[in-house]
Amino acid sequence: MRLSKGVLITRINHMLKTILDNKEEYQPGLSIDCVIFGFHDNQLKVLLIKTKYSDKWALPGGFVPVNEDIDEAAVTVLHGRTGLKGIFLRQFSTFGAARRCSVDVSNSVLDFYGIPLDEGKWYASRFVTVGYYALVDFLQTVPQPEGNNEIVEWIDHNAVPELILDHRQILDKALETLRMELNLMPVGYNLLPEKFTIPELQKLYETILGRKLDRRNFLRKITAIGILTKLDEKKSNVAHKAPNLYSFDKEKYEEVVKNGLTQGW
Amino acid sequence: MRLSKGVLITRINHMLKTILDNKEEYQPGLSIDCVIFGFHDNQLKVLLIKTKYSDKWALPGGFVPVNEDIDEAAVTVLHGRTGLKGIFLRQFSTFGAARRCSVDVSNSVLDFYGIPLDEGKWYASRFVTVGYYALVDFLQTVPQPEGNNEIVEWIDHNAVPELILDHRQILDKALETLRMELNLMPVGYNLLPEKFTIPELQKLYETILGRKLDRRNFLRKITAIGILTKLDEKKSNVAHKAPNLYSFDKEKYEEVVKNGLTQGW
DNA sequence: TGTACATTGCGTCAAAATAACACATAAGAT
DNA sequence: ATCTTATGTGTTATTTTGACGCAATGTACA
Repeated sequence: MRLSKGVLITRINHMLKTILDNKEEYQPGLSIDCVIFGFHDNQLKVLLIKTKYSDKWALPGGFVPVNEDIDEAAVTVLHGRTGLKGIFLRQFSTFGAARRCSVDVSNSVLDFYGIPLDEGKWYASRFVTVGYYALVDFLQTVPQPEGNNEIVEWIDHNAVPELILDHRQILDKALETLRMELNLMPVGYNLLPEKFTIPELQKLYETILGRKLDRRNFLRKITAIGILTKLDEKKSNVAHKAPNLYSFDKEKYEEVVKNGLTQGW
Repeated sequence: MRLSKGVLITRINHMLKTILDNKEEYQPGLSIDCVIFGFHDNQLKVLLIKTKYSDKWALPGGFVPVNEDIDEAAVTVLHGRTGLKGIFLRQFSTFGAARRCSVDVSNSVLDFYGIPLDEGKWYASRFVTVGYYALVDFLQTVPQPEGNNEIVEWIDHNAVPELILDHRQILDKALETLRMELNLMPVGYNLLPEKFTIPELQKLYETILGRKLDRRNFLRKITAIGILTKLDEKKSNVAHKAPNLYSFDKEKYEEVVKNGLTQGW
C-alpha cells in the first residue's frame, strides 16, 4: 500500500521530514555520527539514543546539508542532542564499508513511519558516515530527544548494550583515538566542572586509559604541564582528608592544546 | 549545443566514462584522494597528476563504487596510478568543507570533454573527499597516466606547485599525520628497497620529520626496535666508507606495526 | 575524647630513556 | 701517502619515568 505524501505529512516529525525532504537538502549517502563522552560518578559515559523502531541503541547522528561543512553538521548534531555549543569536537575517522548499512535496518525505519520504499529510496541507499567524538560537561548537558519516538541517555561506557550497524566499532575507534590523543593534548577542560580536584582529574585519565596511574607521579606530571591553577579552597562534604580544588588556566590550556604535548601516560 | 551520448562515446576515455556512467555505479558526492609518498635521492616525493584541462596539479583520486568499501576504492586508485598492490595505505582524514569544490573547476573539466552541464550534473555537485596516504617503493613504481590527457609524476615534496582545490591542505595534513604516526609505528619497509643502509633510513626519517637527527642516537634507537637484520654485505660504489646493508625482518616488522611503538623521535 | 582508618600532599631514590659528544675506522680524492 | 668525509662504536651527563615512604588531614567509632 502506498500512502500519499499528504497523508504522511500528518505524522510528521524530524526524522520523517529528513527522509522525505532529502534530495535537495542533504548530501546523499553521507551521514555524521557523534560519540559524545561525558564524565560523572567516576565513570566515562556515552550519550546514546534508543529509537522505537529498533531494539538496539545508536549513536546520535545526522545528515549533512549540501551547503554546509561536515564539521558544521557535526556541531549541529552535538548541539541538537546536548544543547551545548563551543565544545571540543574532533573528526576521527570515516566508516565506509560497503555493507555497513543493513537494508533491513533502513526498511524497518521506513516501515515504522509508513513510508513507501519508493519515497524512502534515498534513505535506504548505501551510506558512508564520518565519525566525530566530543568531550562535554556531563552536568551542563541536557539530553534532548527529537520527537517522542526516541530516548536519549547517558550510558556508562562499560555497560554499552548492543548497538545498531557498526556503531559499536565506531564507538571503540573513538575511544581508541581519545586514548592516543591523551598523549598529545591535555583533557579535562570540557569534561569536568569548573572547579575540580586532582584525584577527580586522575580518575578521568584512568577511566579513559582503562588502567590505574600512580597518584604521586600523576600530580607531578599534570602540574608540570602548567595548565592548572590551585585554588585557595578545599572540597567540602567529603570523607577523609579534603582535597584541594583546582581550575584550568584557560589561556595556557588552549596554548598547550595548540602546541601539543610531548609526554605520555 | 548539446551533444548526444552517442557522439560523446566516440571520445571515450576513463574520465569521460566515469562522469557519464555515474549514477548507478558510484557513490554520489564522495571521492577518494591519495597522497602517495615515495623516497628517492634523499628526497620525499609525492605522486602528482597534471591534467590538460587545468593548469594546476592534483592528487590522484577517484570515486567510490556503491558496492565497494571506501578502503577498497583507495586501493584501486593506488594500484591504478602506481601498479602496486599490498601497499601501506591509511585513511587519515575526510575533507568536507561546503565550498571545497569549485564549480569553475568542475565546469572546465566538463567543458574540456564537451559534456553538457546537464549530463555532468553529478560531477559538478558538492563533493566530500576521504584522504588516504600511501608509502610506496619509488623504484618499483611505474606511474601510470590514464589516457592521453594527463601526466603522472613524482615531485619533491619541497617543490610541490600550486594544487587544485584544497589538495594542498590535504597533502599537508597527510604529512602531518605521517609525522605523528612515526612515533607509533616503524616506517621504511614500504619506502625503501629491500636492502638499504642505516644512513639512508635516517635520511628518510629526517626528511619526513623535517629536522636533523643525531646519527648515533638514531642507530641505537632504530636497532633497539628489533626490526632490522644486519646483512653481511656493504654498499658498493659509494664515496667514503662503505656503509653496511640492512634489511627489514618482515615478521618482526609487522608485529611492531600491529603492537605499536611507545617511543618518540 | 582519642584511636583506627582512609585519603591527600609532598618528597626521595633508582632505573630507564634521551641528548650530547669523542674517537677510531674505512675508502675515495688529491 | 695524506687529506677529507662519512661510517661504526662507545661514553657520559641530563632528563624523564616508575616505584615507593611518610607525614598531614579529616571521618568513623569505640
